[in-house]
Amino acid sequence: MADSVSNRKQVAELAGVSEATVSRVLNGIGPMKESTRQRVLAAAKQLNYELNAIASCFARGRSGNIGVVLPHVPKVHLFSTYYFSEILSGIGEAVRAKEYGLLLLFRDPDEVYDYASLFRTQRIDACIVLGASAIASEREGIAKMAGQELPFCVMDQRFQDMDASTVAADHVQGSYDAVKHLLEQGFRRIGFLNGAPQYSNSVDRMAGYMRALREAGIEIDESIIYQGNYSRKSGWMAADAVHADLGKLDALFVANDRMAIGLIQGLRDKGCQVPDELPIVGYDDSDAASMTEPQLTTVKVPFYEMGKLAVERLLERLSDPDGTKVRFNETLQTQFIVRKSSGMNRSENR
Amino acid sequence: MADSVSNRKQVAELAGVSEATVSRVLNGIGPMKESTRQRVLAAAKQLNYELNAIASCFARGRSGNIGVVLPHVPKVHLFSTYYFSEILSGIGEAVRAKEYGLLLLFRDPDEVYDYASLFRTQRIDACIVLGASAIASEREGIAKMAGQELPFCVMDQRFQDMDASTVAADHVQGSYDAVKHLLEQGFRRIGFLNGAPQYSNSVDRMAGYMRALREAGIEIDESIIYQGNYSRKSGWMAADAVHADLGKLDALFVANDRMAIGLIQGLRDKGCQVPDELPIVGYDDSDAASMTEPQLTTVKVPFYEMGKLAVERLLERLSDPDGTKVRFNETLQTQFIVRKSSGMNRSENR
DNA sequence: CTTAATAATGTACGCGTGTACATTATGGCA
DNA sequence: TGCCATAATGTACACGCGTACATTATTAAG
Repeated sequence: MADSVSNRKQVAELAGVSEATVSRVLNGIGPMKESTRQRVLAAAKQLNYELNAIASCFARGRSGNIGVVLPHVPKVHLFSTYYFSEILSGIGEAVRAKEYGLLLLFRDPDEVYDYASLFRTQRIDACIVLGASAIASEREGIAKMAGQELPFCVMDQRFQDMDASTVAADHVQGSYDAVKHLLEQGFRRIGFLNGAPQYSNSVDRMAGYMRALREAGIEIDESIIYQGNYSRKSGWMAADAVHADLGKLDALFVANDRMAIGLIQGLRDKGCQVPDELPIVGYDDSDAASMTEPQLTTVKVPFYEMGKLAVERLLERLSDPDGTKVRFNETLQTQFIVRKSSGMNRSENR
Repeated sequence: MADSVSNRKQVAELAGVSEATVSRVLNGIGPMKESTRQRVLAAAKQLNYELNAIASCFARGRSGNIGVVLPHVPKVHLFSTYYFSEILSGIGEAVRAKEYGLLLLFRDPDEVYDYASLFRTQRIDACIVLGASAIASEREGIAKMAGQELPFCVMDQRFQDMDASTVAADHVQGSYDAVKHLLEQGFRRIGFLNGAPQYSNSVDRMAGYMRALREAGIEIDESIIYQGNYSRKSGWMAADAVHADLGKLDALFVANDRMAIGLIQGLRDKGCQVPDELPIVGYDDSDAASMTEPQLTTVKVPFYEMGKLAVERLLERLSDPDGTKVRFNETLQTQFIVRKSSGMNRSENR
């Protein structure tokens, strides 16, 4: 009995009121007699009635869902699962607090994703794009969405000549801090293993790296700037070049922890110890950063908070009649964390 | 123009047919003239029309979403992010292939979660419960759902006296393999650091551990069975007890990689090296297993496949009229992976 | 050329809710 | 008591689609 699905009509009959009154009670709209309210609630409870979410959304013309669009390449993890799960946790928390749904969607980065369709078909009310890069297909999909004044937000990626809302971390400063730390220990020939340049945050890291060196009056030496793709394997492969250059390297800044871990493993395979022979600073402060030996000195990125903030900003704009048109660009600060890999104790180890 | 939202009526007018014909063309239902089909599709394209997903679901009486319910404890990661992201990837892949939506939901493990409400309000058509344990509140919520013949599936957790569909891995066998490997190297006094007993997969690991020892004619020594909670910290804390027991331990089996990593760090802090002084086998084959030094010998669990399978089984039953009532219980096999932590080369290191 | 079967399309309505607008009840004040 | 503002509730319909059923067009068989 209580399991069967009941509808508004039955509740209205049982409570002896009209359907509209039931609706008002359930949505807390307009003035109403407390006694009526109680009668309706009692009837609803007795019939085990709850609003039909679909019908409700349909009538309202909103889906009640926030879409989170992830890059999906089968069997390949473009992003560290840490990045992914932390941002998602933040998004999840905010979405839950606002009583929205969280719809997970996957896109093929090599195709122009039809974001607008998600809105046209009313599957989502707003969306957050994760893991976007500047490659043409990605850019085009997002540009289309931007051209239609749709409420969306790109996470940790900037596009030139495109007016899109973003939430990001200050990777220029984060990288500056990391390199500064190495400089302060007296290292001058500091190399850099960066990630793929199609991510604006790679570009930002480079900017921070360069700024720190310039400020110290050190000329950039392009021969000690290496490139990976943020994967552990790419870090492991970079070990060849880095190992060959040990003679001209005092220390190395690596653009994320995964690459740093791969690199450290690669160097170890060649008999080279970190930080004794090469101090290293990573980036992200992922779980793994404190699981490795040596534990990584790294830059903590507030992924959780970024996810949360994106949702909050988007929902603010949804409730505001013409807020959709107002773009936002939030930048959160990173935090430098000293552990073992950067070789504070290098001299004594020698 | 093309951006504005159009509806079926407009398409019907432009194509010179009835709304029903438009609907049939778009859903590919019933026989129809090819010329009509083309006219309708052309009109839809011209008007930039797409089915309104909400209205469509509403009319059909189905949400088109699969719910994935995760335990949510703020700022605490109950599960390794590896577990979480792998299963989710598998679920995401399957859901996408079947053109369903993936709705992420969070529950408080200490409260009785109202799964039935998700169905009653039509938010989801089926659901997958991740990270459930046998604590009373969890059990009660799931039991209620089971009592209503709702299409759901519990991941990697068995409940006694409850008729629920499940997808799981064979952790008895996985643990048996792990311990067997240690036995084959001649170790006899093999300890076990297990996770929390409210997870049936902890119980299963224990069963596999015991079976392997019994088969080898070794008596169970309860004093070398330790307990953590699958977190790295709990592994780190267990190092105290393990270190004190080194005299009566030949090797140690740890119920997951995270605890193994924490334990290894804890032992290292006390000056004890793995595997030289204590060979260890982990469990999960998480990313971190091959990031640590030494790399972990471990048991690979097909998380991705488990997620995928759960969705496929559920959707099969959704399309079958009375398939909802048919329970399924799938068990996937694990794979043993030898790396360095189990000390194949122990003797030569000594 | 009929006739009947089947293809192709149209008509009409229901799905459960939100809400604009209409109506009735209530209370305060002169 | 009469009047009016406001509270409280009811009426009626739209939302966009799926689909059962009715109707008309087409084809094949006799």
